[in-house]
Amino acid sequence: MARYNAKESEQKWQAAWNAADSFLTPAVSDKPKCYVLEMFPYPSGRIHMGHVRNYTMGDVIARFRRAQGFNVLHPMGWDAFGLPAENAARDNKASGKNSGTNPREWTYANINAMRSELQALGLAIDWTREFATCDPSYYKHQQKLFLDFYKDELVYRSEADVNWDPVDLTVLANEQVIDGRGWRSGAVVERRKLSQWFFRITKYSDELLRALDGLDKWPEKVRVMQKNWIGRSEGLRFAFDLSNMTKLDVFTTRPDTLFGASFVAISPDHPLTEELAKSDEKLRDFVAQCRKTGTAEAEIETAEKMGYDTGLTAAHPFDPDWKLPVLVANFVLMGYGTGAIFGCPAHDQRDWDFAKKYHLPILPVVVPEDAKDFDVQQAPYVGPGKLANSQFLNGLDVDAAKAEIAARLEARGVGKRTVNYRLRDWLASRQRAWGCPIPMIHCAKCGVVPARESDLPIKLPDDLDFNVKGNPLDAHPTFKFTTCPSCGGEARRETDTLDTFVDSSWYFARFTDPTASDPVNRDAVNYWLPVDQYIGGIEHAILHLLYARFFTRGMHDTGWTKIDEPFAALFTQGMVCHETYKDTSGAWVEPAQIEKRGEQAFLKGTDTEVAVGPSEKMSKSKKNVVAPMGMIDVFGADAIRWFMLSDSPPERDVDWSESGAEGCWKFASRIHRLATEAEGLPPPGTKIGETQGEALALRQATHRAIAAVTDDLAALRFNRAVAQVYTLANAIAAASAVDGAVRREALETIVLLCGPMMPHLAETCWEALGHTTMLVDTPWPKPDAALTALDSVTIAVQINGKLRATFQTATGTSKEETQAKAFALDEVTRALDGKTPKKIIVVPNRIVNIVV
RNA sequence: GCGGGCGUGGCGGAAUUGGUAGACGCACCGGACUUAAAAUCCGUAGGGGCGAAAGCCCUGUGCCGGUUCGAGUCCGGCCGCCCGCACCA
Repeated sequence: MARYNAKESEQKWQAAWNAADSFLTPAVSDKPKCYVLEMFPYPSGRIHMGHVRNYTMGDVIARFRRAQGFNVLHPMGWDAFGLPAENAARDNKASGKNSGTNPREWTYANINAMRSELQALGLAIDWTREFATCDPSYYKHQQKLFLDFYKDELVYRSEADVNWDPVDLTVLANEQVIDGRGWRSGAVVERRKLSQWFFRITKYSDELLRALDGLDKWPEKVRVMQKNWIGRSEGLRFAFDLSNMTKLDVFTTRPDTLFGASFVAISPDHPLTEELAKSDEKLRDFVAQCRKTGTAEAEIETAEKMGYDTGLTAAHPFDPDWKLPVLVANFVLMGYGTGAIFGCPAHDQRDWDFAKKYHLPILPVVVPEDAKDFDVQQAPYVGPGKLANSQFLNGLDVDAAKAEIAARLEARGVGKRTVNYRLRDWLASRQRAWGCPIPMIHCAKCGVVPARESDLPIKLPDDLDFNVKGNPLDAHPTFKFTTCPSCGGEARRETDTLDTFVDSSWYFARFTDPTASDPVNRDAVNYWLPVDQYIGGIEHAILHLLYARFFTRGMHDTGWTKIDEPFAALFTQGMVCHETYKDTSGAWVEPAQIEKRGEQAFLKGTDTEVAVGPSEKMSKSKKNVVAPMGMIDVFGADAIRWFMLSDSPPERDVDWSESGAEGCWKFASRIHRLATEAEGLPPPGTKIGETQGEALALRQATHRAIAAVTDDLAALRFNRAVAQVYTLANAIAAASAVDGAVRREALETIVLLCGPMMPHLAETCWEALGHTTMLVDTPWPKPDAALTALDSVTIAVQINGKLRATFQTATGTSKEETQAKAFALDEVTRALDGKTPKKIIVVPNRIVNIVV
């Protein structure tokens, strides 16, 4: 019998699926829908193993749900704007080769290369819906949405302190600054005051937070991360009267400790600090010193608290004669609350540290129930307790005191209970050329004016010069010169482009009808959204996933959809890892150049030993990358898909191993042999009569496999589904004497169960089993309850909780009979050794435990 | 410091949610087929001990304790690892 020819089979079936267009291209219908989506890729040029894992998982779900009768949408596109294309264009020019290359050509060439690689995986994707975010036919609608958001005041322009990445030469959103460094470049960001475009994501702070509770099919971890990022805290805002006759707003979550205040501190970046610094050189030096401290974790941890006495005082709100010193303190952040606090050292660690250093009073005002060992001079006390030394608050507990003091300050009109959020508005403009142009116009007379909708798309010019300093779009000879839509006078186009995270904030909505003349077709978007299963990496826990949630709300409020949340279920898959190798000089070595002999690794074909390092995420810098296409060439797409699903639970990291992939290929071949070497099978559809013995056992194994695989795939437990298929394969092999319709049922079942995971192999086997319609048009099998039910069970007999014997009995055997059977066993008699049981526990169908 | 997760054979991992720990796979070993190898098929296997053998006994899910007839699973206390956030008032 011919051995399985993966290459031939893959080509054949990929063509057949594409030809059967109803299989891949769903329409809005009455059928229950299932929208399966994986995070779309950046077109870097080559797919990597991470893509293979991600898209295989999505494909399994899409194929499985389709077989179950759902109307399945499974599209693919390209997150195609971004810096690598600009860098490539510049590098090309600099090196003199292909001076004509521009980001557009580079990007579309990459897309073409990657598309064919993805297609080689046999993904059941509706390619008729494909688009790239750099297509003017896509970003035209993004510009329209931007204008709608602007009208609804979800977009605004403002001057603010922003994060400037000195390497990528652009501003960044807060979410894109990690440990004080740009998320792409790794450069330490600088603070600059610039006029920029913002999305008013903070309008939805509360909604975005609350709705997290409803996202019960999201990983807890992601929800917690978003919760922390939004950072809601309830407190009180109130004003101190300062000795210079001005007022100073502070925010606190502990107003109850106001009578323990011993100082007021303001941020080095506070406007008052700036004002005072104008006439105070020492303060200027102090501020400069504060700014030297980085924002990186380690630095913050070790940073000394520093303060500078402004000489001003603040009057205590409940005792005008009580004057608190006003200091500039490096630990007070301008970006949170009001940038000013009052310090209560007795009940706050930071304030305590600060007070100790500058010898400020430490006044206890909250006393715990159990007051022994209570000494705020030794350590601050932050727990619950009763108020003391606090006038009208004395004797109240913390919560009551908070309410009381807030009420009094509110009554006097100097305070207000407020909810403060850590979340800032999304800074979305970028000083880069390869992005979606912001459809705004600056007119000297009229100010900022939206572009006319009839002028959309505002297209990127093709002839950008990437060797200029700064933004090539700004340096373009004609792009920015236009007329004002309002007064008709000369005006200048906005030359900033949108953060590429805007592009990915609504692409899933566009997929529901990518040809719509509006941003979305309302019928389609309301039918298909939310995405029923979204799959991607955990690295987007905050960035993309939060922005997309915001954008969905914005589109809802501008009338485009009825949807609040874009992704009903989220799955974050683990990374693909590989061992790392270093040669004697310490340079990284690629796996392809390695030869393993036992535990040791050598340079291929030599006796030069190579040091084997820990398994880490595949990355170019460590050279531990294995190219998927090479592996598909050797083992076939199905074996690689199977490998990605086997063994490791999908949310955990997986170690790539060639021997593992080879094992998968062997299993694929085994299935092929089972299906093609079966002789004398009755034709498809032959009825099965009464069965017993081995035949019945095989039927039971078959139907139990159906039930188990169905459950496991529905729950995304791919590794368990794989194990169930192996178990069935072993059962079929063991029942070699069983033939006829029962064998056909078992073989057809294993092929159908493999369908979502190894689709080409499954089609080939399905055809070999005599079917004339494709497997992808075949409904998912249903388990027969009579066969999945256990007719007999193994009962464990324990004596004092230790296993002593087992026996078989019919399912549902009564307690009494089960007990009698247990005591009839020789092993039990021997183990009891004449002792009388004190107690006997019988759990029907499970165990008998005899206590002596 | 705060939050989330994890800890089971040589390895990846299962375990009906309190009921026979180690399913399934990888690697290893033994056997069959073969002139031979590959491929394939069959088989053993947590660790330790006794036995010629069938078998029997002890021990075992990071550590210590608890609840229970019974704990990988529940509770308390430790230890270790991974991830996220962090001077957030």
